[in-house]
Amino acid sequence: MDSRPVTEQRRTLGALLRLSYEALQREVYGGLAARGYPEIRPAHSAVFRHIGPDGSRLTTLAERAGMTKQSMAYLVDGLAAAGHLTSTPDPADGRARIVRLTAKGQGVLAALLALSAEAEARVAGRIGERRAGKLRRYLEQLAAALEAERAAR
Amino acid sequence: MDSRPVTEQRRTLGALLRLSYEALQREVYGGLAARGYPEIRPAHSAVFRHIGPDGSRLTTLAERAGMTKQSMAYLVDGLAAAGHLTSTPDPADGRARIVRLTAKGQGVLAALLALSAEAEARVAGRIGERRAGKLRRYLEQLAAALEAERAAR
DNA sequence: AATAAATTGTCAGTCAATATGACGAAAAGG
DNA sequence: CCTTTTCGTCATATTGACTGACAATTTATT
Repeated sequence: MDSRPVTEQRRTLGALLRLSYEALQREVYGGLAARGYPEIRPAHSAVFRHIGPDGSRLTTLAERAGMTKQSMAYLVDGLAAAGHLTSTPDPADGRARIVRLTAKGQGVLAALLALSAEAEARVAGRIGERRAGKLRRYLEQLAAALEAERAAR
Repeated sequence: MDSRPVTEQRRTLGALLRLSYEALQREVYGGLAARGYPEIRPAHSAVFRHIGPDGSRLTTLAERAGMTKQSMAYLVDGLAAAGHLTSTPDPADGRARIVRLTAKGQGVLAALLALSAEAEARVAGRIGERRAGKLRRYLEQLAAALEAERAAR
């Protein structure tokens, strides 16, 4: 009935990146749910990716994640309520609090890294070890170039 | 002060895909704004990517985009209000309406495709023509494998 | 030391982009 | 005809982001 869309022939690079990204994401967060962490959502990775081993300030987390402190506070609140983080006053600065992973939170971080590695291995299974390795390398180079551009500005 | 995050050493493939995707997205939608379409947001691409040359039904669009018809209606309403789409009753089906691109909307679609091509060319400029070509090819193969898996299920 | 400026986190409110559930109107299948 | 399905809409909720304003506190400047 409905004619096919005009954009059928050749997908944009952006569309391909999005497709792959979303597939990996589904695998990782599905796996996390299967391992007993159904409450962890993709947005939470902004916290896990940026928190330091001895804890970090909210402001630091927000800066690293490239978002406002209010948005980061929203994510931290959720994770703290679920027992993945604690937020304690900084003894050296009366304004600040230090956000730390609990043992549970460290479990999530470990699972997150393991599942990401598994997902990457499945990519290798799909297109071949060699190509998957190159895919990663090219993306790393692209990321480095993008970061260099940003730094130069 | 704040120690570096644990995840510094090696980025996950997902993180690399996200980084690249978001960079391309910024380029494309920034370019769209610069060309006089600041109201077009990334979510709208779900409409432009899936609409047929002779128009499509809301339900068809939602199906193709993999979202609910309510969500698609939200996007279509916004684009229609901005003059990029029209929604006319289907003469052959009293329940349905047919969503069509206006001339303005076709301009957006053309700009979207052109800007995506430009963004891909800039990727080639960053990591080299040859690598960019391979990057695309591997992503296409990955996408094909993912779609085959989905179809097999 | 006193004051001015900057930083930290929170409160309040908004918006974008998804989702569910319920439903009337219309079409399709018997 | 009647029943079932499909199409789009209404109402409502959730998630994840944003801006602006602010009190408490620390840091910098006179």
